[in-house]
Amino acid sequence: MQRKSFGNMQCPIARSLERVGEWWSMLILRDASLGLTRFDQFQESLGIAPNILTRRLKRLVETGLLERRRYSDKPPRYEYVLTQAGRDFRPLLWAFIAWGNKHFAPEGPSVVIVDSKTGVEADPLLIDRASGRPLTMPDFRSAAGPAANAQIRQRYPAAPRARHASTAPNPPHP
Amino acid sequence: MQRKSFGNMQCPIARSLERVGEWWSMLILRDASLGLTRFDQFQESLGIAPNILTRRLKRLVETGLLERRRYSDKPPRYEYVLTQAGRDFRPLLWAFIAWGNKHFAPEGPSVVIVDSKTGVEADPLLIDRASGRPLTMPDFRSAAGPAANAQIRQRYPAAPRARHASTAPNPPHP
DNA sequence: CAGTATCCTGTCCGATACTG
DNA sequence: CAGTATCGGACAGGATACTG
Repeated sequence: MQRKSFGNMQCPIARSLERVGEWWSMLILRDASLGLTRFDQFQESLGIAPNILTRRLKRLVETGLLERRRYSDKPPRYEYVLTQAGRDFRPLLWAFIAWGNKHFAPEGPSVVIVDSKTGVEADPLLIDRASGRPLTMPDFRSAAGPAANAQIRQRYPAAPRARHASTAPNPPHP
Repeated sequence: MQRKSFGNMQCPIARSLERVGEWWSMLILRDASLGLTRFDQFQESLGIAPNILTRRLKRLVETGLLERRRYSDKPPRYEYVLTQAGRDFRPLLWAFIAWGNKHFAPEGPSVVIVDSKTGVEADPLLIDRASGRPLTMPDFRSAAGPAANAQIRQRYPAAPRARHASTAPNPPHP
């Protein structure tokens, strides 16, 4: 479905899928997050055909998730490193791990997130940074944002007028 | 790539992709999270061809993310509602929204997560439930879990022996 | 080592027509 | 309303051979 704009391309989920929607893309990002940078490293880790790997890497570079960097001159050699956007994708990978472990790993988890120092297993949870509350329904919901077009607005009810929460720093006194 | 086991299918990310890897699947889950349940609702919201919608719904039911439920008898009618696994996918959708907003919405967010009561915009953040610390590198990392096979173990360094953290409740006294 | 070039298969998807 | 049936196009992905 890649090219032909997908449903409503203003949807941030659809836009994200535009970048990482192909099967291998997320697995390449996973490996890049593990520190792999070179063509043959990806190829061996993934067991992917070289032409396909070329295509996926090219796309990930185009969409700004990887950067192609020359690391040798004598024979020109390139490596692929995560951009900021690519690094920011890691929490999503971890959320996938948590979700997969919870529902599709009857034999127990084969990959876990751990504290680097203590080795204690972490339990990923999505919260609101400001209030620290877990992002669960019905406490939170999605809503049309400021840049929403008509189609989005129809799908998502608008956010209620934001009375700023008690956490708001220094509300201007009227 | 759907059927032919993808790379290493013990990887929880690959397993997750097995369920929601097709383009429409996540968008269907998005709509289901917004409360849509019926065939024509999905069709209108997504602008998807009916035969494709049939395929995706069938798959999502097979993989346990949606449940097909009869809601009328006289003409037999079915609706599609999220299972627990499907509901648990919502945080991932929200993480996608946050990621997409941050990197691919130069004109500002068209969809946001808000506090249902106050309308205050939330800022999704993945943390460790027990310690409350943000799941970021290098504080945390992924590691091979107890059920890991050789291939996984090779990709992910094993977790260090877990000296149980200070948060551990009532360590058994030796 | 880091790809490119070809050829091929599968299937995702769109469009359209039809049905109980 | 909730799909099924059929056709065709695009491309992802696999396999393999080849190159600087």
